[in-house]
Amino acid sequence: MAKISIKDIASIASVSSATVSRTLSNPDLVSEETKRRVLKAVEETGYTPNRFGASLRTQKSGNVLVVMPDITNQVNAGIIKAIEKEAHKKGYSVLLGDTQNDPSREKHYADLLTSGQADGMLLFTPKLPFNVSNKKPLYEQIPPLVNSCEMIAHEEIYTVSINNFEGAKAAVNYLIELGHKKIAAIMGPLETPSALNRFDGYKAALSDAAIELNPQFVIKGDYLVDTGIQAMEKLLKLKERPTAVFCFSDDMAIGAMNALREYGYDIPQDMSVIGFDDITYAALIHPKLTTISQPLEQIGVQCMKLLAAQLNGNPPAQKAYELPFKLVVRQSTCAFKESS
Amino acid sequence: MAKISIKDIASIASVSSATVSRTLSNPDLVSEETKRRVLKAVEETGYTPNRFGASLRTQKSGNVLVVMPDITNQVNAGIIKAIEKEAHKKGYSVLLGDTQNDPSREKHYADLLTSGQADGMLLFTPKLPFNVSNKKPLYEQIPPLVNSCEMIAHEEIYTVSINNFEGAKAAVNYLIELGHKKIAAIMGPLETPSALNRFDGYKAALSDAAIELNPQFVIKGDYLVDTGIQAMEKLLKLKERPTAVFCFSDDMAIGAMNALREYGYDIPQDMSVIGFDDITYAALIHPKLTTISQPLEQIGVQCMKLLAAQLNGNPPAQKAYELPFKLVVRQSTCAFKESS
DNA sequence: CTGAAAGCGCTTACAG
DNA sequence: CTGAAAGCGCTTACAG
Repeated sequence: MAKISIKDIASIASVSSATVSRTLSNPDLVSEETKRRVLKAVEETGYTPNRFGASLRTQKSGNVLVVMPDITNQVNAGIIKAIEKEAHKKGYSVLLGDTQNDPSREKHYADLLTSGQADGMLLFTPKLPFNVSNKKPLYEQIPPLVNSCEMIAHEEIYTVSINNFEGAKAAVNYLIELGHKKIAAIMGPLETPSALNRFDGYKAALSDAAIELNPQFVIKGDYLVDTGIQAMEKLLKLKERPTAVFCFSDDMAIGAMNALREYGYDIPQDMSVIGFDDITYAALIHPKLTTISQPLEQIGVQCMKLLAAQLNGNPPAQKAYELPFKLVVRQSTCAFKESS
Repeated sequence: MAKISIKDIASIASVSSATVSRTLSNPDLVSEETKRRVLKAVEETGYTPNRFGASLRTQKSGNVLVVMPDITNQVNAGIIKAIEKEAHKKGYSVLLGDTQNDPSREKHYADLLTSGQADGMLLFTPKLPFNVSNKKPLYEQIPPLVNSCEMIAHEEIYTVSINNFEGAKAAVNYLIELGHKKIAAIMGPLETPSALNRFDGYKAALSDAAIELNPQFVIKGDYLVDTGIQAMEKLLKLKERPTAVFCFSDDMAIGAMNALREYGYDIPQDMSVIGFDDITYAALIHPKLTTISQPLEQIGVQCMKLLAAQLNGNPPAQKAYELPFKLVVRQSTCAFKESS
């Protein structure tokens, strides 16, 4: 592709490059007649200002970086989509970082910020990818940043998330209302705050209902389908089996349902299954999955808004944002029956 | 975050900025002793070279742009993931562009290339977002580019895809082998080459088997779940109903299956359903979906390799790459029975 | 309203 | 092996 610089436009329009620059980014400063000449030259040549020249001068990239552990995950994909849309609306481009929990990739993305390639960061992992010392205030050591879904416990960091504790509690309470007492949990990775909080919510709901926690009913998972399958296989081998299971993610719930079916059990008659997230496929599988719905679109938009506000130099005073979740009752849960 | 420039490192290490630059990008040119001093300063300060300075000078951004109509789509998400991984391996960062088929966003992303923010483009839509005249050779008018999945018919453009015609034919042939003769098609958007080719494959398979195409069996869709539902509702209202349906995407197949279930039909006894794509959830729904599998990982890797080759100045002579698809037989299809 | 000039942070021929 | 210098393409205070 031909490369045209501001100088080319300047010479075509018989003005200085300063005037070309003004016409494009501050047109009010330029007379109508001059503006017309410049725009004509821009039009004819298809000129787009080189971003590096501008960025080097302004020290702004116009990019935001999104760092996630796995973008194929339906939850993350839904959030990215909203971020992308909102970013585009505000004139930012989105750099995408899928870390796969690989430290070398986390470092690589962090460098994008230190090298100026992105102005700010939307972080969906629970670990700050910067070396932080507590000798200096945090905001001096990190770039403009919004942390979401996996909350970093630091009052200075902007966070956006649902209340995972309450969400989990609502899920388990619903099972209790249905008459279930033997309620298993297929958990997410306990290194993540989200899984930890959901576990606490599970325990709180049981405790509120004076149901003793059966340690055999608590199985570790990693939010992905496969561990849902494996966890359910373990539960089915138990002498005393649960009558309902709360899965910390829809993917694991889908895995659990596959395992149940594999072994010939009916859902929800033989076991009620409740998920977490409300991904698109939750409403499309059979039976349709009862779950806790996360407002993915809202999460994405809110993250981008908070980041943009920081980048514009208007950091809001409120740092923590809690978005509403919703219990969505579908067909994978039913009332407890003696026979089950 | 503190900003440290090459000059700071130079002064700390008592060398010129040229030497700092060499140490970082061409260490063989620097003596051991000098190198050590420079690296020490880099280490201590956490210096990362400002990319804009470098990019402005080298006229390279180190970014590649991925343009897709919808990143939440499981097919696209799977491809992105592979691209991201391969790009990272080769030292590129990925800029993500979700167009939502919005021309203003397509333009926005195209500008990223003209403005130098990305060195090359991975294009998953069937429309070149650049003004191209046929007075000049194409390669002078577009940036380094690889087109995938939705093929632009131009012999000069690098393309990566499965053979959609043959894939569709294989799907329909399988239904024919099972004894089906009344085979419906729920199609993708016919503006896309992929849907067009799959439609041709459908017609070819029928024709090869001397089955006349019933126009009532051919329903338009857009690859998404909802049109799968609607299309199946139309098919179920037909006086003479099909006994099998070929859906041009798994998402539409999932929609179609939901509609079938809604109306009390058994899958596959009452109707066989075959999809296309083999997204993760195809193997997780009930009954598990028979489908044509696309090698998403391979597609992503191949795209990125071809783009990198162009960017390195080694454009391969071969322009069109056809990757293998696979018929995956699961439980949503069965042999035709008179009764059905 | 417009232009000349400085400078953002790099890299790289050139000279030594 | 190393440094001085030019220049990539912009923007913006400054002067007029």
